[in-house]
Amino acid sequence: MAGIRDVAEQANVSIATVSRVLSKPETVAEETMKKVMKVIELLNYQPNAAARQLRLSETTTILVVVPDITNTFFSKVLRGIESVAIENGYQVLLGDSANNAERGKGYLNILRQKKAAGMILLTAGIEAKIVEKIALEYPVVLACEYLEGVNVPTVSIDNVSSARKATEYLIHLGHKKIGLISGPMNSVLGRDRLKGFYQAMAQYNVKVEPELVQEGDFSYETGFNMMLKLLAYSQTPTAVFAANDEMAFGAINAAEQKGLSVPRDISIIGFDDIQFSAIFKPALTTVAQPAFQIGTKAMDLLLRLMTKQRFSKTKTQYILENQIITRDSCQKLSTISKRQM
Amino acid sequence: MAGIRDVAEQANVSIATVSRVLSKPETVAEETMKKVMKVIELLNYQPNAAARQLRLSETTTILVVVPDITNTFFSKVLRGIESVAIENGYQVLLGDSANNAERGKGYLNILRQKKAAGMILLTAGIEAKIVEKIALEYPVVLACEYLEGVNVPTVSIDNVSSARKATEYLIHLGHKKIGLISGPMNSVLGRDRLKGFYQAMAQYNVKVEPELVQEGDFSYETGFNMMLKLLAYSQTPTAVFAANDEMAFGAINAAEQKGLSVPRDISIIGFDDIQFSAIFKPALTTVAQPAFQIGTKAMDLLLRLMTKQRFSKTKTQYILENQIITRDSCQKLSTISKRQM
DNA sequence: AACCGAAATGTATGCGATTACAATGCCGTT
DNA sequence: AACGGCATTGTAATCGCATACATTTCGGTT
Repeated sequence: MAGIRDVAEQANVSIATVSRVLSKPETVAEETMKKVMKVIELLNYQPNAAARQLRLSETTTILVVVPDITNTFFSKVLRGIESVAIENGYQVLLGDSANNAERGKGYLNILRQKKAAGMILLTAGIEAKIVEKIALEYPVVLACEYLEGVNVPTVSIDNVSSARKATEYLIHLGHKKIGLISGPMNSVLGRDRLKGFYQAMAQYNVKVEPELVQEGDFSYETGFNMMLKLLAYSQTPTAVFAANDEMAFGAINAAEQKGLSVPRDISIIGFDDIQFSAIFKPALTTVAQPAFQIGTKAMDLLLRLMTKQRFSKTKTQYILENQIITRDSCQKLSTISKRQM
Repeated sequence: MAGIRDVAEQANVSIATVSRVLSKPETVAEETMKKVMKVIELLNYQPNAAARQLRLSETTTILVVVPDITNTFFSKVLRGIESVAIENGYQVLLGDSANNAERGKGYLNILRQKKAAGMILLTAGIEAKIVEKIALEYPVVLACEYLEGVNVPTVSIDNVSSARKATEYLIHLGHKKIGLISGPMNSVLGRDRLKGFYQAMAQYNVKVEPELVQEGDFSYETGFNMMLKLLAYSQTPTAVFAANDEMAFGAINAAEQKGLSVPRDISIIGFDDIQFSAIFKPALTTVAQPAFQIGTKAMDLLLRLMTKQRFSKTKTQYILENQIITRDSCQKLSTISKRQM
């Protein structure tokens, strides 16, 4: 309620002095300083953000667009983002695109309205072209999803090589009949992990059975259903790579419902290492994404971008390392299972 | 980049007319309207939020302070909030207090700076007195946690009666040796659920063994450890009420590690019904909180508050209904177990 | 004593929008 | 032809703050 004018009056100085006390303390006399500070505290004065922003044409808010805040992977990234944002005096405006592209686009106006100084996209629901255009005008960084051919600063893991690693792991365990429950093909994430799967299979000369590759949408339900599908084929797999953990849970529960034991009868590996993966039984072997670090790194990048005048000129791609977390859902191909081949 | 002035020039009208096209279309001639609209689209013009806010002294941003965005319960509430916020043209500024009271207080300045028009608190990390004071000046609603004696609009479930229901459920199944893994005693949530537990036990004349009541902190780890503690006593419980689902998972895993089978040897009931409760094995019997609705209701309340001039004058408490979701982690006290008594 | 320069403070402008009020133009009516 | 009134548009003030520039003050130098 109290404005700078009130403070000025009560302290018997001009508003300029009050302003200086807050932003350039070294230019005001010590005595005046004290006097003004006292009044500021007394009135609980906080400079009006809108006025300040209008005058300086800069805001300390950034926008983060998330596909699904309910997913712990994203919320961890978000936490990473927020943690360095706060440290640097920024607030984060949340945009849950709810996997809805239209709604995602709407958030772009936030930038145009100057309600946010920059944006971090955790979603790829927005078309590459649009993102690229926006990135020319405003500081934008992509996290989690790498958009091919888009010249926008990105921090992510290498989904292709990670998926390759996961598949290799299964191959090294002796599996030959390996199934894949992929992510949706309209997402880069889904396609990249598929690609990695094929690469590994090709590299080790393991034949890919087309029926053993099923497309899911990253949800528990599709994991469950696709696993049922896989098990319906005559040549059932001895191992399955699920493109994220939630689908892996679905797959495991489906297998057990069909009377199979994981990992004795069938090995299953996931992707993400969400919080629940260690709690689940069997504890899920999975590829761990460094979610929190993705967040902090992304925010670091954005901060750097925001202090420059030209954005996305420098091609910056940060690829974070990830690793396989070995737990209980995979094991060497047993002789018994081998018989089934 | 483009301002109202640019639009005005290109369209050959005054800035007042441009402004009117956007806010009072009925007062401008149809022809002018079209002309201006064309330029607006051409330039991709969006009114500067700061300028608008300064002039009108109203913003379409609200602040939500969450104790832990990583917890799916809170993120669901948040989603509920965001969903009705967006519908009404509001954006949500996220504050993750990370269970840190100091950081929580910092968010109050956001209100003073007029960066947000109102606030929803999902956390109770801030002292009741401070909350009450803030609520006098700004629209504030409390969600999830009911602060006793605080005259601030609140939407929540009745934690006491819900905990009573959960305990009753165990009693009706024939259990007599019932353990409790409570939430932290410095939170209302924790205390209320404890209270409900005692009420039910008293009502049915079941004796509460003091060693069978252990305090956790809502984390998986404490659930696990406290369960180990419970099982270390000579009189082990045949049923345990864990004050939230994560602790219930810990409790189940601890019990199984000790060679017990859930629910055959011991029944366990949780609280919250988070996403994984249905996926976990055994599927968790739990008290479901209508998280999404808590969010939508809270935002509804806040919207109403924001359009009024006096806040928290009317004592509004919304208590949402919750219900026990019966799944596989509880069963009737078997004769075998009874022998142990 | 006169003057200079540095330090401290004040005055006044503008950021980009909204809107009260003024001005303009056009119409029909007398 | 003059005028009143309505519809439309323009002019200018304003929101709260930051800051360039002007002004004042004061100590030191000659």
